[in-house]
Amino acid sequence: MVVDQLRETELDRLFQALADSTRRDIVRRVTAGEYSVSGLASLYAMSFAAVQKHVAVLERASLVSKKKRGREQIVRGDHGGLQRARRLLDEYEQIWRQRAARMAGILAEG
Amino acid sequence: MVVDQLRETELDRLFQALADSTRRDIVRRVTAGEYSVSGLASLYAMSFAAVQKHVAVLERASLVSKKKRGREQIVRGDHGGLQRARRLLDEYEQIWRQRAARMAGILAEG
DNA sequence: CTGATCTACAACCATTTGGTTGCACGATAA
DNA sequence: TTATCGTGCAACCAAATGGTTGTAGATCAG
Repeated sequence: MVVDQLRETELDRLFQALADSTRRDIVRRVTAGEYSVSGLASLYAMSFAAVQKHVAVLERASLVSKKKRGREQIVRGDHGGLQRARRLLDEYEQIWRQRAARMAGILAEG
Repeated sequence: MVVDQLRETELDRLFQALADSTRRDIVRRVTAGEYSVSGLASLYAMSFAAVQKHVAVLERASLVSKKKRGREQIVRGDHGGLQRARRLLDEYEQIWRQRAARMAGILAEG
């Protein structure tokens, strides 16, 4: 059926990116304020390269964006990815409510 | 720091479960109606065992629950998982708004 | 009872993921 | 200029993921 290939792989990346507690923590932090990549790296018990990879994953998912400042890269939260994720869950919620309404209707008729 | 280990691994499972288009499709379908595992399996170009594994992943994430009916297992949507995922994204949204408000405040002062 | 159907699970395989170390390069500080 | 810092990337490794086939236990139909 190939529903909407682009959107689907985009959602794959989005939820995949959110499926790691270190990455969720990074999202939380850079949404509230600004951090350089090495600033983030200093927060976690893993190598700089590992954190840099996490940031790259978040960037591909549009959950985060980077901006050069001198020799640093400043990481900031990107609202776009979060909104798309929320929109999908809202859609599911909608389907759920429609089902509940349908059930209520059947009960009222019967 | 071990913030909240249980909740974190629970969220790992949740978003991991949503990070696959077949599983998102299953969630959509079983939220709207009822399907047996083999009923679901007939919809996709993969083996029964693969679909059964997908359902198991969704079940571990509390996005879906099963109920025996005769020799079939009926799969239904579980609202709990969806709600937890939405709640986290709402939380991020909240942080985002607080940041926006803080920035506005600074601008007003300055 | 016998055969077909629905489910679950184990074993296996290729690919991806999450981590590591090491190296190269541009920007900064001394 | 030279040394240091921040970053990105490649190569590597162990574990997890997403698929397969095969087997076995329940339940239903004839």
